[in-house]
Amino acid sequence: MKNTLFPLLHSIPSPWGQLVLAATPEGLCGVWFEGQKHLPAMAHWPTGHSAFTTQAAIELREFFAQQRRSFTVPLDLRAGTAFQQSVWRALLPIGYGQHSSYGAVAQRIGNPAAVRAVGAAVGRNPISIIVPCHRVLGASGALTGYAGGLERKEGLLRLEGVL
Amino acid sequence: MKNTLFPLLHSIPSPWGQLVLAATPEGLCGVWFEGQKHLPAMAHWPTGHSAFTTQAAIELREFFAQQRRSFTVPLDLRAGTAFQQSVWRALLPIGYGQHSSYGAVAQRIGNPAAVRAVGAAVGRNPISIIVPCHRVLGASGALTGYAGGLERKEGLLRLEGVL
DNA sequence: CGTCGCATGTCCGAAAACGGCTAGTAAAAG
DNA sequence: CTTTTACTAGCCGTTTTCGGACATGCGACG
Repeated sequence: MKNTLFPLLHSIPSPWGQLVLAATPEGLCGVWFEGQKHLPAMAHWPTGHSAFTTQAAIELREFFAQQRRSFTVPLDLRAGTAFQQSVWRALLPIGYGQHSSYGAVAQRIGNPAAVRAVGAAVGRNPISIIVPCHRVLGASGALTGYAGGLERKEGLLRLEGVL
Repeated sequence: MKNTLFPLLHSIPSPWGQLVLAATPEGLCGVWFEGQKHLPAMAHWPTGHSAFTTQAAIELREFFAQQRRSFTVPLDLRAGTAFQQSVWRALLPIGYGQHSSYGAVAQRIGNPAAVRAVGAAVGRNPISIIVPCHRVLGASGALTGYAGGLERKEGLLRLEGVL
């Protein structure tokens, strides 16, 4: 445990506005779009670099340049309830250019009735892009929602060639 | 579970049962009696030493041996609301062998009507003994309550020669 | 086809309950 | 008469509780 009780913050550009990266000593714990919904209260969090924010910054830059299709930076998903964590982990296997549905995710976590709860949990995903919540669509294929705004969701899917 | 890292835990003996010490990188953040009220959920907190837990352990040992009357270990009171912090800080000036009342503390923090709220805040003091919440009595001098149990409050006051 | 009802976990706001109190009054001791 | 004790009504921040609202999808109806 280092000099921080709070995660470290670091900001980088993206094709859709600034991204804020956050890391604990365990791994990357946050990637948020500027002004998105459900931002945590980061007012007093320190800013700085760490191996994890640096690695994430590099991988994201490559991703935006279409020179990377998967991420290897270690993640720290300890924030969130057990249910939320199970949902977030269930998103990781959805590969680049693929897409899934809220119902399918609910099935995968063994709680097929909790479709709506899955929607709520996906919406609270703390690690945008790297935990690919943008690859989850409605059962009909509609872009139902995105904490960062539907334009960004559409942009990400277009980048991956889904649309 | 929040986006914060956890304090370090370390346990030491006292004349009234084990004490659990907790420290952040900023300072000592907790001293709790085993089994007292309002214990935080420490289940997943790591155990270990730090400069602050070590210093606190030494100073407390001396205190119990009547060879110390004030503490110098740095404190981290960031837990708690603004109101609670103001109350806890208002307890620090109450010296060894002295005592005060809930009403007096309310006066001192500039909120003379918030007597009962002060009582609640004092009861939530996270740093027993070092933040001397045991030196606060009712206006009539009665030992109104103590999160660690009235026996311990009485013991501490007796140790200091108040009773 | 539209609409409706329902299942599920979490967050958020509002409202109520709960204290580590006190000062004031009223009844009971001495 | 004083001196206790008992009870009451306000006081105020925090905690608890409760009711909706959600990044959905399926089946039952008209």
